Amino acid sequence: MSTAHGARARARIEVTAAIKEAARRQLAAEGAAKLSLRAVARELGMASSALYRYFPSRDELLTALIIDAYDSLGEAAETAHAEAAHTPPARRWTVVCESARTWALGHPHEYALIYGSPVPGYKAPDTTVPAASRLAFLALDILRDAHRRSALALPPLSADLRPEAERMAADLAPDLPPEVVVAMVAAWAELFGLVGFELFGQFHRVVEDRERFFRHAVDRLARSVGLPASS
Amino acid sequence: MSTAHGARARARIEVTAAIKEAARRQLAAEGAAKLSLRAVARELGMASSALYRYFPSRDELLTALIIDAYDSLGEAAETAHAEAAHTPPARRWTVVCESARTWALGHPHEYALIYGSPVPGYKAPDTTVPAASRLAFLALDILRDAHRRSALALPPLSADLRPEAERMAADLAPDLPPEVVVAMVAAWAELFGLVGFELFGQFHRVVEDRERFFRHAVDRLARSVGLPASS
DNA sequence: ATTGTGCAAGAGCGGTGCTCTCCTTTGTGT
DNA sequence: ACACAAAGGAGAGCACCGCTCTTGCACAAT
Repeated sequence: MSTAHGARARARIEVTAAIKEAARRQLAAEGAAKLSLRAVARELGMASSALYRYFPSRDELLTALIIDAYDSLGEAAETAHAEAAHTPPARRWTVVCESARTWALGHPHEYALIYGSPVPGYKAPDTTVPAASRLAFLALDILRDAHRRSALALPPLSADLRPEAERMAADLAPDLPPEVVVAMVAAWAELFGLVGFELFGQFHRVVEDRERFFRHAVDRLARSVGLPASS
Repeated sequence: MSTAHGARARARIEVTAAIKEAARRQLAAEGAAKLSLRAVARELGMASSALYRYFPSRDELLTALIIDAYDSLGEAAETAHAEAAHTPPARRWTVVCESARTWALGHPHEYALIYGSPVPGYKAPDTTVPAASRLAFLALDILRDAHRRSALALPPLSADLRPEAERMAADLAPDLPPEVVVAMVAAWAELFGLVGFELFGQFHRVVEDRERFFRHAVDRLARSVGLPASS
């Protein structure tokens, strides 16, 4: 079907890829707010109106870039994790957190796109959910593994959080105790608080040796999800 | 001298305030990206070019709004803290964290302005630093008080972080042990990770009972800075 | 060979930040 | 009291933006 249409369909795929590529280049250079369809078209030597044959709106193009960014981060983390396979869970936790930070520092605008303030008026479609979840599921995998080896040491949940915690666990990881799932979600958000603060300049004149500070904070985070302190 | 100049100076102050007010209204309604000088001018019934007599650029206007936002958050937190004076530090910690979340939920666009992705090309001037620090210093006050009553229980710092930790302590709170300062800074960033995730939709279909979840996470955070668990 | 369709281009709409020029108002020094 | 300089407002205009609509061309299927 797609191959049957021949050259036409193939050209379409190629142009679509070229647009995304040019857009990603602009994104890295200037940031999402300055991503301009006209500039993309200019770079590709085509009329701005022609882009609308491929992406019905600027927001659709943004969505494509968002999914790519989540996937890029997810892949970086999964690769780092795979390279640390056969190390203890605490070590792998650190590796994954640090790979997230490294990716963010290397792709600041793409990071801002997915974990920064949402573009006003832009509503991320559910298409982005699977890509966005990769990192969280990776973290859950690590905790699952750690839990299999020896139960994670976590304080019991307060009674009023129990229902919500059980709901979350049922959704995300039915095989794990609710307190582990809750701790993981909190740590996940906190991790990106650390990364975001560093990237967005909130540590200006406060934290200088950010690498070491991050390492330390990730260690705290590991303890807060019940993993033993590393190193 | 400013009063000596009389009506002129007073008018300038009033118009400046009116511009900021209109801009803040637009900010709340549409977000920073859609803040338009022309729209502000329209609302005030003046020519867009006239605004440049008061703010040399859109970015300068943004800076003013940023400082206001930091101050608004700082004041909300300080008020909440003052109302909880004479309660134990752990309780006050919770109160301050919750006031930050409440403020953020009530002022989402202003929150995005100060803790979300920075506007590309926009460099926050050092003028914003004092306002931005209010909350951190409030948290330090609480920890200082707790520390005076009985030393906070924190694991020792790893050797390689010591120099940086001591530098941070010397800058921020020379009277507190370095590990307390480091823990506070990390918790500060993590707190806004939690708030940002909730506000920016990252908890969509993950956390439903966000109030209770946040309370729990703040409790974890309190423990991570050496405060006793509350409730 | 003709017909139908996918695609690019151009013009144009209403919007943006910002600048420059012109003109009125206002405050001050003589 | 009056002249003059400074401040502030208005308007036109520049280069840009996202997006739409119409036109014309080149290719594909029949």
